[in-house]
Amino acid sequence: MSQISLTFPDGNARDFDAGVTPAEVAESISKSLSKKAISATVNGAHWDMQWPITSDSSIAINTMQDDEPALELIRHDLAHIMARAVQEIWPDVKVTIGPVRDNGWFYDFDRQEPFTPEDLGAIEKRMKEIINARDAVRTELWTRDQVRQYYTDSGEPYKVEILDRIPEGEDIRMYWHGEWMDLCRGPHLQHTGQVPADAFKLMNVSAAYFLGDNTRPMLQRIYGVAFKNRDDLKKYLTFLEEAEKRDHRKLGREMDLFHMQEEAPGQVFWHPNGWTVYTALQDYMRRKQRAGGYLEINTPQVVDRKLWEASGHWEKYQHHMFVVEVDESRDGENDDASAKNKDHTRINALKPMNCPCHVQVFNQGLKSYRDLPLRLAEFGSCARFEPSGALHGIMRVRGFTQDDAHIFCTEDQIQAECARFIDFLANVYQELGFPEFEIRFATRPEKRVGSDESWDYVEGALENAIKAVGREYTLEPGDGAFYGPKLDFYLTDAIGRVWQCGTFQVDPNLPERLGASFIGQDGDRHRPFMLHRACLGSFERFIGILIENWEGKLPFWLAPRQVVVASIVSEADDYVNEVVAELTKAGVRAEADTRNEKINYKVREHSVGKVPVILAIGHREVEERTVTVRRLGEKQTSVTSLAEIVSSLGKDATPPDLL
RNA sequence: GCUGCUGUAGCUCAGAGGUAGAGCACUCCCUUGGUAAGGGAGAGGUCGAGAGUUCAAUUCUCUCCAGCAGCACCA
Repeated sequence: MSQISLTFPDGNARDFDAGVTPAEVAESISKSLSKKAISATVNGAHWDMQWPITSDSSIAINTMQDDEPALELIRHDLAHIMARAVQEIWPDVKVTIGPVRDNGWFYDFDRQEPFTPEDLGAIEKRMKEIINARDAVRTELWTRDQVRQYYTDSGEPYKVEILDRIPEGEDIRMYWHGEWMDLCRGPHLQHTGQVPADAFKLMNVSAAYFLGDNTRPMLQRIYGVAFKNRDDLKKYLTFLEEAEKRDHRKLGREMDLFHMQEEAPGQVFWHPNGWTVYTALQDYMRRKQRAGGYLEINTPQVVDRKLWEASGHWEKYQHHMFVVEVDESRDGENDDASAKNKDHTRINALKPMNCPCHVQVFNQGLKSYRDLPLRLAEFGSCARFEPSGALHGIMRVRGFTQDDAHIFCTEDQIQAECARFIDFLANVYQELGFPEFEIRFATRPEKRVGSDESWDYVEGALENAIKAVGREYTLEPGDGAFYGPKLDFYLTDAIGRVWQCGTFQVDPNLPERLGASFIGQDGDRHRPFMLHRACLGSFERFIGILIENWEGKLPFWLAPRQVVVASIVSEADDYVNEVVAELTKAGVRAEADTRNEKINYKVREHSVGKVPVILAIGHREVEERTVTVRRLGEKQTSVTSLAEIVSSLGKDATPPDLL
């Protein structure tokens, strides 16, 4: 038998018989290592302890100390153990796939009856039994026919289909423990007992299409989470609770920011508090954009279908538009608005986006190259008929307002405009409390228009722009639009969740379709490029993110109710009103609370309402013309003179761009 | 849109085939109290909408609407 040389992480090499398995290698090193080992890394590939190594290789034996392989294996093995448990309890359930995901795994089953929470408990119990049985995990390469026979005999049509999707020439491997087999490329642990029995939890069951395809049957997906130990699991469950506490729908109600109701699904009724946040944010963005060289415009809501046909949106997206049919022959007096005189009906759509309207503004008058780059911004209210199942609080809605802008420019201005936008966005995110964000660069897709040379140029311009402002990006090859590449901006919130908000997209297509042009230096007409860009995305969604990020405790300048001045005794009422008046004069949103309630009660109520500052006024303060300051989240209070607090809160109330 | 679940007072939720209950919030009264709920009284509901079964439906059945979780979708 031929010999191969295996090189260990410490640089030492040893010879073994070809076909040696990591299990044998580990055994040759020490008994304890072979017991602890969970997998190997062979030439950088994650390698099962049972797989033979046939050529000279580098090798590292992994144990539970190695986070990445450990978590991968724990979760993947749990997927198998769960599927086995399910089939042991309900033998007629059909299995499909069960990949590792985020903090755990899921497995999709086909079963007539829905799984109940009690079922999950039973499955979990059976899983623990399987783990405690310490069943050896075995694997073998099978032929395609063997596997097909096996799954045909056992009545597993989904598995047969999955088998058929494995490309010709690839190894087909079966894994099993106990009586239970699964088609799987591995690797897996050495035995089921290597899975920590107290560090996983079945979370919920929901529906998912087979292979993610909405024309295929709906399956039941059971989600589980798993970690290396019980503490990590606990930490994760605490994180979930934390996220739940921040839910903007809950906080929106508690802080009286907005509500939604049946008659207007997916649309927001902003209350005074919420609208204060909204307008503060919008005023801020308006100033930033003005300073950033944008010209603000406003365009119509109800636009004839003709424009959407011209832009190409009607063809592709009409089912996602709110269509408004109007009988224009109505006399305007005793008409029935729903009556349709087909000969005089005009079909409009509520605008789902602003771009075509912006091109209309650009198209007015003759544009010169001297006008470029022309940056047209709009807080554009859009309506999209989102599928009912997509709606989510104010995060995903049917009526929303984008902080939209379109930059009309020449090809050689793209890079500078892109760099300029990244800086703009970075500054805004910073000021709004999101110092960290990630850029994802989506490049040319398979199906596209335009020459390779122009794609080369435009992609190069974006890449250079990112470099010019000293930032990194991750590449998403093939994810661009059919007409141009784009950048998506993902910010990270206070508990580490990432949200896509900003976008920057290069579009030579729409100017073409809608006939935009400018007169160049050469006196000829040229096509401008159009750069779509948004920083917040939509105000609705961004405010949702702000609420969740700050757990409702918005920065002072954004807080809807900034200060409550609370009386302790009613003799203080006049002075309370005076303090409120002074604060109001200084630009602070202050209100008086002179209700006949104890100070404890008022403090509690306004704390729950996330008011950042409570000023308490009793006899002492009236006498000394001071206030007692209590900041949200602090138990400590401090006494300050009226003049001082007015000036310091006045400063706090100033938006970051005006400091 | 799909699968499952849910819909009872402003909010959070209990309840039962014979037309409803709690806590908080609200209104009024007492209380002027020094930093996260002072006491008392009162008012408040076509039980998501429609249809069916029944002597009787908010309760059971069906349809619709909306919400929640996930999937699919997100120009």
